[in-house]
Amino acid sequence: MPELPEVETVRRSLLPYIVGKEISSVTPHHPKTIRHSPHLTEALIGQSFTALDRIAKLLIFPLSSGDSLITHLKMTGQFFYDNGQSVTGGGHSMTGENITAQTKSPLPTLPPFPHRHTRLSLGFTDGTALHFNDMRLFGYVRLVSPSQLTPIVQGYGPEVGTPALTHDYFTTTVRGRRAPLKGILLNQKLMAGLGNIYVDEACHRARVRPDRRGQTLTLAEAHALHAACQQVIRDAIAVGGTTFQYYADALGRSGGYVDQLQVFRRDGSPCFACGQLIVKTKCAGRGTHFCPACQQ
DNA sequence: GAGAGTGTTGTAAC
DNA sequence: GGTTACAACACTCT
Repeated sequence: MPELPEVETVRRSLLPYIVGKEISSVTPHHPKTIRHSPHLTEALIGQSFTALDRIAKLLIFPLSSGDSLITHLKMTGQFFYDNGQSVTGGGHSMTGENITAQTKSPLPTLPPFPHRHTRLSLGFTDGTALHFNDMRLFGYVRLVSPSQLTPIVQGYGPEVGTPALTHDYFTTTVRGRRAPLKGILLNQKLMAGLGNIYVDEACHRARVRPDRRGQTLTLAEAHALHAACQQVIRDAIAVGGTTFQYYADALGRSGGYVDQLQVFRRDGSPCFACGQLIVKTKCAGRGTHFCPACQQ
């Protein structure tokens, strides 16, 4: 579920709590999460994080050793910071329904860690800890050297929401392909950061259907879609991303963009702009939502 | 209770 | 090279 705005929100929420702290314990709770780095424990003990970076949906934790820890949250990955004073009990699941606090509300109470879906725990020398939860086990935590990191970073296209995604590049890329817009915009090699939610939302803002072939777009439509992609990501970051079920930031807070969704998961409900019912189809193998009246 | 669907991405096949 | 289908997994929903 986490797309660029959600991963960026996790990064921002985690950054003040982990940089400079020395790792004193590493506890893998599931081998699949560290499948790429089976000797993670020995490599991390005694190290500290020197920063917390992000490229597209990938979180990068640079280490004092010069190597980096990289993590992908995939569908259900979460990071939680544990200040060592978590209230225990209550037994609420971390599936999101109980995480209701918005950015400016009091912090939600986190459940005791580790729990059923905690896959990796890092303890710091000051008694605090960082927990990686991942119900579906698609996510991973991997240790990479600088030479291993470079090609990974270079494999991503220009990032959506930044000046790196220029109008010319976007227009040429989209109009030069016959795949549906959905597939083009989701392709992280072409442009990085959009996921299923924000592709549908951007297409609605630009009034183009996500199943339109890229090469059928007029220049004006491509221009509108570029602007929509850039803005939807910035807007979502500004409110901490979108929470349906599994996403929360490192302190357990939900994202506020769910209140701004125009089409995603609104199938059967009237379009806010025209009243026509939002429809849902499958495009490029993904659930796809659009307004049949507003979007051409 | 069974089966379908789920926000990501890498891989294989066409 | 571009595009599409599917698998990875555990859960929720119908």
